[in-house]
Amino acid sequence: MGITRYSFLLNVTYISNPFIPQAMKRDLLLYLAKRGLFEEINSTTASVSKALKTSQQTVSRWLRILADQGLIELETTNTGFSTTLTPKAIGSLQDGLAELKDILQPKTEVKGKVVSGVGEGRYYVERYMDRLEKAFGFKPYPGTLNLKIDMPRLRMFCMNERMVRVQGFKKEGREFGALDGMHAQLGNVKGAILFPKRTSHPEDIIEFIAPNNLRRQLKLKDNSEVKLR
Amino acid sequence: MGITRYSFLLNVTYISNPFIPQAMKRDLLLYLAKRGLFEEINSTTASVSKALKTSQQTVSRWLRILADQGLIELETTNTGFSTTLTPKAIGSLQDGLAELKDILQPKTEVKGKVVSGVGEGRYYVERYMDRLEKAFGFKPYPGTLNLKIDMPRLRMFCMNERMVRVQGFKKEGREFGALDGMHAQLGNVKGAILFPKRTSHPEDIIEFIAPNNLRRQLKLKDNSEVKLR
DNA sequence: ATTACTAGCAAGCGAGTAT
DNA sequence: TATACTCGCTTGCTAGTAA
Repeated sequence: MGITRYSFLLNVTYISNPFIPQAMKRDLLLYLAKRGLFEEINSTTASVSKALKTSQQTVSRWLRILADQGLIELETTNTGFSTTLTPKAIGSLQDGLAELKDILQPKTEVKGKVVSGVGEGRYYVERYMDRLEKAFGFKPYPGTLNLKIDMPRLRMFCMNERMVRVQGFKKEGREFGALDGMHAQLGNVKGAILFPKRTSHPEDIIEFIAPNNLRRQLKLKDNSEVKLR
Repeated sequence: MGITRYSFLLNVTYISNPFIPQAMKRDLLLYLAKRGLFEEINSTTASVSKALKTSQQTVSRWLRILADQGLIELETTNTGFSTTLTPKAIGSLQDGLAELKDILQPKTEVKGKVVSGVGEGRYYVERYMDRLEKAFGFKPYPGTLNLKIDMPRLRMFCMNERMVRVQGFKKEGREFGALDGMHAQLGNVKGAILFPKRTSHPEDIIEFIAPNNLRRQLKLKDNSEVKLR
């Protein structure tokens, strides 16, 4: 699942399921992992129970369960306990990480369709021009390409890219609000997506800016399909 | 924690705790997230219960609990249910991801101390020379720098780097075993760590190879402290 | 001090079934 | 068919306390 393991170092042979069986014990495992993935952890059931907001007895029981499941090596003395995570536990955490990564950071390609704007794109790009150039590193063609986008996928896309903020300003006696955008590539053309604060568009339409006139350069018409990266 | 959120897109205002409260429900949340982070999920409690190996009634109860906690929007009909994750749920998953990343992929710097080898490094580097050059992209100085390493941190380091395998071979009437290694930098010198299959070293000593004689180049003596990256 | 057993109690599960 | 309520039973918790 994208995570390489070095079995000769970790001595991992087989890892059963992505998350550890009974779920509350998982919190204890995470707590221990935080204290030291490969190191010996010395503590007491009382202090752990405080951290995990449960009872001393429960921590004691959980520790023994984790040990029974082969997730930790456990030694208890009359001054506390001492434990280390086993390769199985580390593998289990890695699987959990891989699973979450898989869910949260997938495919960064978004399909869109060219639509007609109401023509105000040009006006705004001209007003924001200097600031856009500074923010995105290119002088945008004065006009925007309006794209109808599959919103769920755009959200995914956004989660993996850095947002760029363009501060608002006053000019010609009126206020221009802040706007957020992010670098993106339409086909092979590097440009940026803009998310104006207030917009007259329906929610699933975004504006794309680029150094050149994209409709001409890429021979785009309304309903042309494009891919954002 | 390293994950940027775009509140204007996700409408996240405050996210309470990294993992969702009662832990078994977490499995359901993950299941739903896999089916679609931002999309509407249509299913039935019976089919989900099969996937999660629990009862139909339990899935029904869990769904209502997740909805009560504001983690999902839930609508039930007499043909099944329909749900979407809320920003709070996505934030919760992101926190979980960040937490695991934090635990499993931290600091990739390892301190080590120069120690004396038994002198066999030169012999082996000379025998493996061509293969090492092919594997790592540089012609190693015929000799190894032996480093005493903090093993837990080395394991961490290994988890984030790609392992390179050098196949074994026969030469001069004897067998030379396969060995694993990985690219690493000692100070500013690019080289590689070697993990021979069988070694006469204690477990916390590794061998470092580089294009030049490091002891001379970096004026290293026994007990000199070095940093691996 | 500790860990951890016992026992009584609370929470959670799921078969039956209402809606 | 669905969802979801009831209720008997199991699982798991924690106070008391032994070791």
